[in-house]
Amino acid sequence: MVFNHKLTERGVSKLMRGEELDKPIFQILGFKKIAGQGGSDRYRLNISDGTHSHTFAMLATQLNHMIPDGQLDNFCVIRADKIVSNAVSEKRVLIILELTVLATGTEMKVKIGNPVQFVEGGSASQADTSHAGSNLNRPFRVVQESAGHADRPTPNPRKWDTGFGSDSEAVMPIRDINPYNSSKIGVKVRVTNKGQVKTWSNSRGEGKLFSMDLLDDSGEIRMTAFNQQVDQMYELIKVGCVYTFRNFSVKSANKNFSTLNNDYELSANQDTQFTLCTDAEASDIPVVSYEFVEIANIEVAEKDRIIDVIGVCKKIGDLQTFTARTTNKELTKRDIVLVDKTNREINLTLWGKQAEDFQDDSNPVVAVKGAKVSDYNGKSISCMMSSSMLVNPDIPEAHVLRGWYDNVGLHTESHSLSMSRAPGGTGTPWKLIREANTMNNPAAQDKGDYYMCKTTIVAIKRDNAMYRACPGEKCNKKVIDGGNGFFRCEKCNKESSDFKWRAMANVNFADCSSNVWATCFQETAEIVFGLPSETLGPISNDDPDQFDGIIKDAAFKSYIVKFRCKMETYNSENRLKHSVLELHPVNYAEYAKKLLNEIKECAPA
DNA sequence: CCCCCCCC
Repeated sequence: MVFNHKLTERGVSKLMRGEELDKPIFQILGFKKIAGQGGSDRYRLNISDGTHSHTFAMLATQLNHMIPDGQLDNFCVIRADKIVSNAVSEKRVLIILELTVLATGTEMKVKIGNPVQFVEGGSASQADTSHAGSNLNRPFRVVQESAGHADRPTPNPRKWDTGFGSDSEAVMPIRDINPYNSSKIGVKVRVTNKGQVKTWSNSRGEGKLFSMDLLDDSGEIRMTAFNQQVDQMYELIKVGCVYTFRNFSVKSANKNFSTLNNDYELSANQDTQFTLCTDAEASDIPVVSYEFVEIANIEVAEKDRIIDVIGVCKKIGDLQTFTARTTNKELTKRDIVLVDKTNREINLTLWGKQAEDFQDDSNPVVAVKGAKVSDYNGKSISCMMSSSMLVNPDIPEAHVLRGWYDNVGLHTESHSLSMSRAPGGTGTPWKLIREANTMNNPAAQDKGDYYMCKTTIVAIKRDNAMYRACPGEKCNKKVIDGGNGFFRCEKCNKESSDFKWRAMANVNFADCSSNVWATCFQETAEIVFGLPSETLGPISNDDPDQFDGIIKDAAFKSYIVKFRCKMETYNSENRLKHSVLELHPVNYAEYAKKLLNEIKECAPA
């Protein structure tokens, strides 16, 4: 169909300047319903004169019916028979009181000309920010599917929400983001995860950054902000809220490090704008997207795969702190055991603050997005910095699991993928000393064999059990007594009149199969002796009889011990060396339960 | 522009 209505030339700019026009003709490029007080909704129109478009026109309420009636639709051409124009707090508002439809949108089918958004004395972005906080800042939607335009070509049902045709209002689905199309179009997304602010320093410079995960119903993508943008954004961005982001950079994601399913990632820059959406505006953005892997299927998941898991937390392990051997960093972790309807359990390791904070022993449902599969001792999973965990999330899977566990799972034996026979499910296998202490124990040759054992102390070497150590914060090296009141640490290359007492006891442990000499360092030795090193040290030095008494008292006590057994070469001779990593008093109820389970496994069905 | 994601 050929168009035969001429739009009023420069009508938009004339009206914006306050000029009066007699029955101007415009094309409507979209409208938005604005919730008014007391149920009196208003419609805001995007009108075009073919050169400019603007969203300042309101439909008088008595004409509202024309929209649901279908008389006013997208691309229709109208004659505004009666209009009033007002300047309201520096913004011009046009109200259309009477109009005549000259051509329906169905007849028109297309936009006339190539109108650009009219901007009053400034850039589009200025116009944007000046609206902040008002309804005018809301994204616009082309009334498309709802207005009966089935005949109009809609190449993609996920078509960008180009609103009134104004680029400054447009958002696109995450799935469509790529480096070539994303300079102007924004995204409307929920922040599902926000990382800590991290600092870096390397040969290329230093700075700080944080990353967040963004989600809409088409996909997910990571955005990272650096330096100045960290200061501008970090506090304002709240996890769970929906924002529109505009003017960001798009680059390829490094697949080695990205855990989200997207080939690209976003960087905030100095032009980046973000606006918090209202609850109503946010309602079409999903809260979180999971692709849960059933626990039974983790058994065949390859190491290092990133997966989403949901399960009932059946057990909570103790909080553990240790120093990472490679980085010397002090780490805190907690293992918890998850179970799901497959009757399989798996150990999940939480780190840092998340480990400290997790104390819910009411068997909550735990959903983890982005956990990493480990193949240590069977299979286990571990949270990473980029993982997000929700406890008792309000999602259907969680409710289903809750019902299953309370009615079935609670009373059902489940099988662990993590070889968890240790109390607290730490994943370390139980062994007899004889099993571990053999010269052809392959694990001991390699990276060391770790095992749990209930043992009894049968002897402790009294000599060199206590030593004077370097007083340095991180240094525990034995100091050399200069005989002059000064003690020298060769590691720190320092002399000091000061030292600290530390324990390094050689202890003989026995179980039903064998016995073995193992070294107890500071913390475990203090448990063995039952006294702190600063008390033991002077006693060992000044009062041998009292120290002998302490040793006697320490013998013939039983503990649950975690050993490391490792092949070492000493004087070109191989020997198995045992160290004590943990030493716990025996919890007999727990231990009896473990034995009972072992008996059950041996018994014929 | 980061890229570390840990331990046993």
